[in-house]
Amino acid sequence: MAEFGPKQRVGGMAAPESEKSRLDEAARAGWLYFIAGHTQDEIAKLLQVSRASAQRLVSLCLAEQLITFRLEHPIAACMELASRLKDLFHLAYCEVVPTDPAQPLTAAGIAERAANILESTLRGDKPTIVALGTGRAVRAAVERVSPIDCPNHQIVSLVGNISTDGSASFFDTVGRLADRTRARHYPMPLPFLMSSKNERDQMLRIDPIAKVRAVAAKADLRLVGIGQMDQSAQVHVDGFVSREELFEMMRLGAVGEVVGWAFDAEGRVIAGGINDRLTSIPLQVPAEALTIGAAVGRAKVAAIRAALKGRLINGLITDEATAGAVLG
Amino acid sequence: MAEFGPKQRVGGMAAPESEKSRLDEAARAGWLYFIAGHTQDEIAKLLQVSRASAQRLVSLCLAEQLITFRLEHPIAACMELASRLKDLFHLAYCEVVPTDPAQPLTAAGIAERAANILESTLRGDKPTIVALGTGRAVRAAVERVSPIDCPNHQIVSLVGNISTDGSASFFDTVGRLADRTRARHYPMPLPFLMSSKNERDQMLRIDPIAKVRAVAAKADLRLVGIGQMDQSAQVHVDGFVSREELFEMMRLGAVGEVVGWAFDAEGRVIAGGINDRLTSIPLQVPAEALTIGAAVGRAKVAAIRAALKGRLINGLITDEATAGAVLG
DNA sequence: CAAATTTCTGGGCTATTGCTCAATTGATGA
DNA sequence: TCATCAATTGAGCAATAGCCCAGAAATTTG
Repeated sequence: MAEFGPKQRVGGMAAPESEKSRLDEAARAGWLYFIAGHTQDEIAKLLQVSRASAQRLVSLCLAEQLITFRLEHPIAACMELASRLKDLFHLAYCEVVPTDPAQPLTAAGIAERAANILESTLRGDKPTIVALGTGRAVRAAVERVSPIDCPNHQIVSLVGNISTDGSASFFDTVGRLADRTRARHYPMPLPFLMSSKNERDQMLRIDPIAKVRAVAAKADLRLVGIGQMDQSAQVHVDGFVSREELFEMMRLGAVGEVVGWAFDAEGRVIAGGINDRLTSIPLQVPAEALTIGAAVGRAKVAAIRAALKGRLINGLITDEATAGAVLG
Repeated sequence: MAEFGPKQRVGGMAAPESEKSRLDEAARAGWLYFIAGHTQDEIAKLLQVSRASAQRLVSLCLAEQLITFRLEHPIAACMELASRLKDLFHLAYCEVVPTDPAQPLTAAGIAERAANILESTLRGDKPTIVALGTGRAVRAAVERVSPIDCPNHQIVSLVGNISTDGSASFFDTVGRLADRTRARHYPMPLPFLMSSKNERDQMLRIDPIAKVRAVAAKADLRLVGIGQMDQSAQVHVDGFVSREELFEMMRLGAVGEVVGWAFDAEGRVIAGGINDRLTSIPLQVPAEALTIGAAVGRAKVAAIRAALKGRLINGLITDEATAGAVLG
């Protein structure tokens, strides 16, 4: 677009000036609209232009960032973090709740949110399959779901809930949720880990198990916890994984786990180690059904970041402090 | 409204909590609306409430000042000042233009605005009587009115425009404006001051003069300058008022003048002095027809403030620096 | 524990806003 | 000077927001 000097100069002189007075008017209009609270009609009369032009000026004021909004509330930071996480990791869902300064590790806030999602999903008319994973937050969420009658939905476990000692009760989140909702439910009557890959593979071929797995694979909503793989890993603390097994996974690069599947810092599910003997439903990579991870705490930051990177989850519920750490 | 302790306590426990979560939601809604740019419908879905409730939350966010608007533009300060002046002095009209840092005393900005008002008034269909006073700003405004054909309107002078030496041209703003608009016009063929009260009163009884005065008294819009009454008073500089007369008025408390009528710091028109010999159209106190004063400059602050206090004008055009000084 | 009162919710209506399109205006170049 | 082009304008319409009212839920009172 080569142009003559004079032309450019004229443009250069004229445009900024008209531009400037236009921005002045836009600022005026914006002030009258947002601060004085006038309607665009009134502004049009005050500025002696048509209403359409007044609307354009208000738009311009916004587009040129002449006016900015400032939200004086703790929630604002949470919304901001959620928005950034959503953009950065292409999440379908993201919620950041304020961190309780008194108990920074409490799952109460995120459990509340997760319970909210569960409830609204279960209240829907459309028959839905809800799959539940491991994690304190998931258990707490289930406890907070208020009893509703929704027999059209199905609830299925993503993870074997027979502990090494055979007790199932504490980890039977599926059962707890089904109690409250009277939905059809499919617990996973399997140990978390089998003793060998072969044994695992055999187990999974058993018909009732295969059926549960088929239901789980079709789940519309997966709600899972995200565990870190360090010495205080929940899977170890709860006795599902021995110290040696844990160390082995850490050697293989594991930083976190979702329903038992250990993954490295890039979010790649690790081949080998206990993953070979795990009975949990496989992860979709990248996640297709809405798969919401719920986790808080400094210790889980690396695990959360990896799970997001690897697209093991496409939804996240966390708190402000954790979200900030994941991003920062 | 004496109430039982327990009641209050219960209320005291419940209200703040629900209040808090309600404000949280309001903040969320406000964020989504103003910052993320969602519609209220979308917000309703996101927050799992009806659209009506979403609207309430957004309103609440505004009402509770959770969100504030900030206009990053020099105009913002002007709008703010204008708004405060308007409220404080019950003005029907107020405009504050940015101060040109290069020429803080230039009347260009306010003349532009005043010209704007004149033009839009004269462009109107309704037959209107426009009365013009003294002052640089008024003259400059007239010069900036673009030629339009509006024979339905009338233009009248508020002040005698025969100078002591008999020349009228420079101060004949009425004639200049009439040239550009072809409106009927009524100059005031009188000296600014007569030599005595008696002579003035006789003069005003002359039929053609009385007729002009009758038209002027019915003016729909009065555009006047505001002069300070100090040693550099325009009425003195222009030779209408002698040094002695000026000092006399200052002794009587004069701080300013509008179309020659000197008034004190409270905006009361002074009885006696040159006011007795003035041929100008009397001021309406308080102003009823739209009476717009146009003035800028540090020196005029006291005069402007007084004119506003005394309701000698109900409209004001000034610049940012002057407006700030008037308020401060 | 039931009745009364207050507060809150969502439907539906109206005002306001955002946007598209045709027409006009003003600028540019032959 | 006139034709051409881009920018801007205002009318009209569809989407959005604001608000009132009846009904529901929660809370308080007797």
